[in-house]
Amino acid sequence: MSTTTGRRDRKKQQTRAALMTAALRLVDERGLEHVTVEDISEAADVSPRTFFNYFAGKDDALLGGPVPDGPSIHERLLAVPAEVPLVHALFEAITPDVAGIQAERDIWLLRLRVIKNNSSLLPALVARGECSEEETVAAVAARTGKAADDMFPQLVATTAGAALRTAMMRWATHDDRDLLELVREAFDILAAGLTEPTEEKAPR
Amino acid sequence: MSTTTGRRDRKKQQTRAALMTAALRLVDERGLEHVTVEDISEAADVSPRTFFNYFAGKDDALLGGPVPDGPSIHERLLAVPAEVPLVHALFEAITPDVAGIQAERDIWLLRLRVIKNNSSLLPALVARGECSEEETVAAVAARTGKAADDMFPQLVATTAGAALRTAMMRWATHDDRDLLELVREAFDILAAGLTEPTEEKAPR
DNA sequence: GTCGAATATTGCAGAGGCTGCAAACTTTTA
DNA sequence: TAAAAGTTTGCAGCCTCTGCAATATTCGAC
Repeated sequence: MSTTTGRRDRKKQQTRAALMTAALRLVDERGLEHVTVEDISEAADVSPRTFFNYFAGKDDALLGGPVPDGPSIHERLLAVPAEVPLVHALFEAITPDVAGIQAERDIWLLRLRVIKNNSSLLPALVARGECSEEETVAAVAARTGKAADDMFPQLVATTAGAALRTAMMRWATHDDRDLLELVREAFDILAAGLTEPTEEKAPR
Repeated sequence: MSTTTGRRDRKKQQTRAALMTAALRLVDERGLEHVTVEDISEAADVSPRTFFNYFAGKDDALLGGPVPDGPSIHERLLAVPAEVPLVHALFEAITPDVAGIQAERDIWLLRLRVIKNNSSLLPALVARGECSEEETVAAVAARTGKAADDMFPQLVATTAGAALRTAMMRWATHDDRDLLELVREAFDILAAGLTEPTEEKAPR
């Protein structure tokens, strides 16, 4: 249908989604500590053992497992013209990820609420971002001509991740502004050296 | 001796330290997966059950448990004159923490190496910083007159945490420059809007 | 359709993490 | 020195997670 998928793969995706949403729903209702893997797998109508064929653990299921793929951050960042300032380029490079989140708006709002209410999950969210982060380090290093073990690329990558995460949490807790706008604002603040956003109505 | 401590408390501190160093040493040697709580408690000569009287788990023991206290970030940040730019003020405010790390240089180098080699621990390090982070949010909000649920204080706090962590990791992996210098450089980069540190030989 | 081949699901056993409880022990204090 | 306060320990028990082998399902080629 959508891509080259046999019935088999479709069922797998279905099971994966069932487990993930069941996990989110149950944890949202009862809290992380009061939901067992058995509860989740029962709700998804598979055996507990099968749960672990899909996810490494509760955390993993709540985060949705491996990041959906596509062109890597690396490629995307290097695709932005070299004249564009670094922070701006980074913003452009993560725009597709933001779009991906917006495309699954409801799940992400739920997921972020769950994370917010079960703070032991926040590290998990960080960990998820981290896989991209290492890549970002390399990309920034390549773009700026710095060594990969220089502190600069490291700092840029972790900071960008922090900004994205902050915008996401703010988005989820208020849900009054567009996520992309929030991310843009966060990156603008970064570019301004962490000064307060005064009159930001500059022409875009 | 040092402060108001009876023999009892001294013994507790001793046991805690023994567990922590045993955990670090064993995990450094064998890797996180190949060290059990039983191994650690045996090395520290206490029962496994006692281990859990001190630490919530292996991660916790490796990180050293609760952060050593003192004047909170909040107080320290507000103690910096209001004229000082925010990022600079933040740097000043965390200086004592950096000093605390340098005072336990060997343990921290070992700890950070362990974290680096067992990446599932990095989230734990983030979590550790997070307890201070919420406080930092409030302090930044107070200092800038922003609401506490504004994105700006959030972003500043998480970014500062990211910068500190990045400097620490860089320090641990190379150990060729003073930690405080690295932290200063990181904050300078933040203040410069994530631009490359060119001629940084400005008068200090 | 039918028969393997590939793949998914499941149960089971077992190691390990972690908690509550109560007994035993040690230090402190009166 | 006896009671109070605090610490250590063992034990039972639940939960997480993994490896393995048996079972069931789906796919592809006849």
